[in-house]
Amino acid sequence: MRTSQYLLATQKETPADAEVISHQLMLRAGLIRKLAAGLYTWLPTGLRVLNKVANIVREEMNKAGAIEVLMPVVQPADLWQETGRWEEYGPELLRIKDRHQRDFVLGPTHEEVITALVRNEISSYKQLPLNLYQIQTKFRDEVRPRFGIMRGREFTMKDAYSFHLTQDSLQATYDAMYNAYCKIFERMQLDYRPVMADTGSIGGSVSHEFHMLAESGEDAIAFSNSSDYAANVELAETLPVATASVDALQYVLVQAESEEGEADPDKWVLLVLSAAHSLNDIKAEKLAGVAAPLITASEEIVTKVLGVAPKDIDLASVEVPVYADYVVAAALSAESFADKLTAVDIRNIEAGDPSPCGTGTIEIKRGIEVGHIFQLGDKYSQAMNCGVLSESGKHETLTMGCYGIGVSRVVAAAIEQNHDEHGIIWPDPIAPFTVALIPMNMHKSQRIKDAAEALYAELTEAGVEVLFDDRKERPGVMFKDMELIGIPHSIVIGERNLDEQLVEYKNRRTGEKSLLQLSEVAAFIGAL
RNA sequence: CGGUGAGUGGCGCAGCUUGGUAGCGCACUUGUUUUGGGUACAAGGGGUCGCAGGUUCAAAUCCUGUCUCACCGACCA
Repeated sequence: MRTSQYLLATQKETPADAEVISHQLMLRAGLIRKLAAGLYTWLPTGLRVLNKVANIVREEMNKAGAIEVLMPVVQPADLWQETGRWEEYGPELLRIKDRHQRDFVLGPTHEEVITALVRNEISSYKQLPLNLYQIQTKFRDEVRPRFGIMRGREFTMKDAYSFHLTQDSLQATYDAMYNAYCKIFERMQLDYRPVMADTGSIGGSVSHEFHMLAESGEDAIAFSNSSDYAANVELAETLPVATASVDALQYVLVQAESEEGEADPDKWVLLVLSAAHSLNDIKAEKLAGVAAPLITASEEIVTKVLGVAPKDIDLASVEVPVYADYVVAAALSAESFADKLTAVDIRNIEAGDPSPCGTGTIEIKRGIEVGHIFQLGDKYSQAMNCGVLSESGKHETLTMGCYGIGVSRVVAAAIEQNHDEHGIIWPDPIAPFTVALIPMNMHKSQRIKDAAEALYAELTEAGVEVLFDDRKERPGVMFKDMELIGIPHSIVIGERNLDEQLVEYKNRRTGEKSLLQLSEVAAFIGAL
């Protein structure tokens, strides 16, 4: 590609509303442009990277036995009513009407559509297991889109759905996907970690997230410093520990749940933990008798329900059920009211805690969630009556897995991990171009022009993706632009070395420079 | 949805307090200059100041309403 015939779209200045480095660099390097909140146009350079990421995902999914399909973005509401998510999903689900006033949604995910497909197409156990995936645009009307492409409302996702008759079969595919995900991120040369995760609203039991470690990550991950243990802080268990004392307690009064599972406005549950710790809402929501989502009482309500202000709470006289964090329960075990407390795990794990796996202590790092795999079970297949005839001729409901990768988010995460003060530094496998060809003052020197054109032709012929900077620009401008875009390798052709038929090679990541014979450039690049 | 802040050429900003019909840097065009790290000089093109209404002889500036955007929080892949 010649820059003179390309849309380079680089910018000197950082747009004011870009907060994180990847967002700033994506704008400056001309990868994306904002259309509206959470909606971005992919410019040519950005799209090249996005396609590289998508292709690696596609290749590894295919190798792992998944089969590609493509489902519609617009989905009929009745499918969502069938699973109950039309009511459950909330405002993040963008609902639209067609000209006949029929309800549709813009697909935030495709469990309903794929299950509807499979229940019609698959009728025998002989056709299982089946793992179908697509790489497609999703729309989620995020409460607060942020960080550019990192949390956009419209984004590219690879979503796979597998169907099985048995748990063993599901586990086998789940393991295959786990391994495929590791290969995908390894091929992209990114620093990733699989971590145990909560299943959230999608449902199911077993689940792992794949995170890119980065300062700007929105998730906190707990790692053991001496084992493989890694879990999202949302999920990571804290161990019952014997603690001599806690300096101060904090009390959180939350609404209880009625027998029918509804929030009961007249009943409350008290949660107690050390003031030094923080409440884990997800853990609290899972406690028996606690309403989910968590409804926390204001100070006035606490005073009304317990008869005293939050700061004056005396556990001995509290009349609502009390759950105490392990640390608090251990510290209070000798007290006379200890039998009123139910010791539970309700706090967030913290750096320095013993690892739940029994080995080592916990460190906390930030991560960007780029992949998530779930064992769904029969939540959707049950609701949508998706089953097959088994070997014994009985109708059996299928069990499902689902496996997502935020393809566009990977692009942003890759930049978070690979940049310096000059711009992006792409790993070779996802770089928009492999080589930048930079001629010095080509418009003043015929022999430089001839050498550059010949090398461009030779490399292109060899299948190398070259960005040939044939603009009539000063050298400094070209160097800055190519570094900003992050092309991993560059070749500089100038008068300085041409007498000896030499050109200069520079590695974007290491900064290492060397002189190459013009005639050996193609072989050198080919061997990278 | 709550809190905070911001909307002025493509980008970054000033002007607003104290109304007088818009300016700077980058980018863009042309010429000269420079020629291995965002050259210098000169001459240009481009904005009904988010939108609507009001006050006034006169509004980017004052008032009211409204829309949009960013950040923090709650929430979520």
